[in-house]
Amino acid sequence: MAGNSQLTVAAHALTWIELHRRIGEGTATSEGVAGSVNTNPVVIRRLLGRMRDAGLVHSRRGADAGWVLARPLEDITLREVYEAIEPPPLFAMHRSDPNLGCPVGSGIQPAMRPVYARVEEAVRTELDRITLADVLRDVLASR
Amino acid sequence: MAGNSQLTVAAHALTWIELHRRIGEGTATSEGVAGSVNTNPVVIRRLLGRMRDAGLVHSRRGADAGWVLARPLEDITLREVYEAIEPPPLFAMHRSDPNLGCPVGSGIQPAMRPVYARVEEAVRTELDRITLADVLRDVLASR
DNA sequence: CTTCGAAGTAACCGTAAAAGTTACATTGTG
DNA sequence: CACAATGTAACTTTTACGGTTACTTCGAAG
Repeated sequence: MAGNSQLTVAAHALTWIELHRRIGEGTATSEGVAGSVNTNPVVIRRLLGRMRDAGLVHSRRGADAGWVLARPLEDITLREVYEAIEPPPLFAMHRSDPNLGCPVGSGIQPAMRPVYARVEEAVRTELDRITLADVLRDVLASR
Repeated sequence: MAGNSQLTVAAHALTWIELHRRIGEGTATSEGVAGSVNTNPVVIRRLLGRMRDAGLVHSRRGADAGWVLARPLEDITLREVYEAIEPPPLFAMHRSDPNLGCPVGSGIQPAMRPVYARVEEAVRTELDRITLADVLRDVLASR
């Protein structure tokens, strides 16, 4: 796949859970979310499982099982969602080690690593500006 | 692969070409670059071909064939290299379309698209701060 | 204490993108 | 013409993600 769709799906799932609750349809299930995302419920459970580990949602089992947000929408930023996903680095080093006998081969990774760290931080800073409440507002505004 | 190693390899190739020229070893070939990157020369030719299309390097054929930078190192930023590569988007939408009959399914992409556009711009802005001269300096400093 | 609906999870399959490889045509200077 | 290296098509390999199946676990309700 080109790029990573997980942040999109995570934002979709979380806003769906909240909207579902607001319109009084009861606890959201992975099957319900999957029906809106158009994917398999297991994919949703895997993704929400990581959100739960990060403290963004709670899951309930047994009767009336399903998912609820752990905090209000306006208190969750896309940065937190992004970090909950534990995404792979945006930029990778060489697939197989470069020629370390060459000055460039041995020096390029130490030179690029801090650059990539700053870029990743810039991404997180940008994502930190948007809350799930912003997302839900824009979702509803697009109709 | 996790993340995209092309920017790493591109920066590696360009700094190698310049260092090779500076130490008077003649025109850089894709085979020479590949030996430092530890990959196949065709991979390097494909990548440098896109750099050439973007005006960052010149390629010569015939006798004394090879690659040279089109501009001084300090006039080429990592942003230009990144854009020359034409990388896939950092964040993707759903692999298959969400359920458009659902308010969230129909609204999530319009809501996320501008967020991703801002994030991509933040990445480019950060990459614009670093020139290939900075990279070469740090490469040599790491020894 | 059984039932039942949904979470949790392991294991596997399918697919797509990138990297690697081979092979060969093209170029352009000596 | 010889040559060395680029240009490029076509194919294979690798890898990661998403999708799928199947099964276990949970826990409130009846």
